[in-house]
Amino acid sequence: MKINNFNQRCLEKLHLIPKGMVSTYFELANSLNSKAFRAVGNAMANNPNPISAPCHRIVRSDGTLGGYSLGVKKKIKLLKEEGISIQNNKILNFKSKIFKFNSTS
DNA sequence: GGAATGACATTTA
DNA sequence: CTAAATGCCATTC
Repeated sequence: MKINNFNQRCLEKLHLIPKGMVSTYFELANSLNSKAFRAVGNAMANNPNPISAPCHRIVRSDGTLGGYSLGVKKKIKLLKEEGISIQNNKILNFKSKIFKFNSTS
C-alpha cells in the first residue's frame, strides 16, 4: 500500500481548522490545489483515524452536515459543543462559520 | 487496466 | 424550494 497522500493531506488540513469553525469539502480540496472534493469525502469515509481528525468540522457547501462515519447525529452534537448552532441538519450562520485555508501558494 | 462507488457540487426542470 | 441529472476526482474491487 503506497502512502495515502490525499487522505493524509486532508487529515492534516483538518487540524488547521480552528474550534468553532467549519469547512467544506470544496474548500478543503481547493486548499489541496484539487477539485477532488469527492475524493476528499472518500478519504474521510475510509477514515483511518476518525478520532485524530476533526472530520466533524467538515460540512457540505450548502451548509448541510453531509454525513459522518460515526453517525451524523454525533457530528451535530460535536459541532454544537464546538459552539456551532445547527438546525434541520443545517448550520446556522454557516457563511460566518465557514473557514478557508491558505490558498496563497 | 477497467468498472464501480462515494461523508460532493452544480445546473436544469 | 424540491427533485433529478450530470460532472469530477481518487480509491477500491
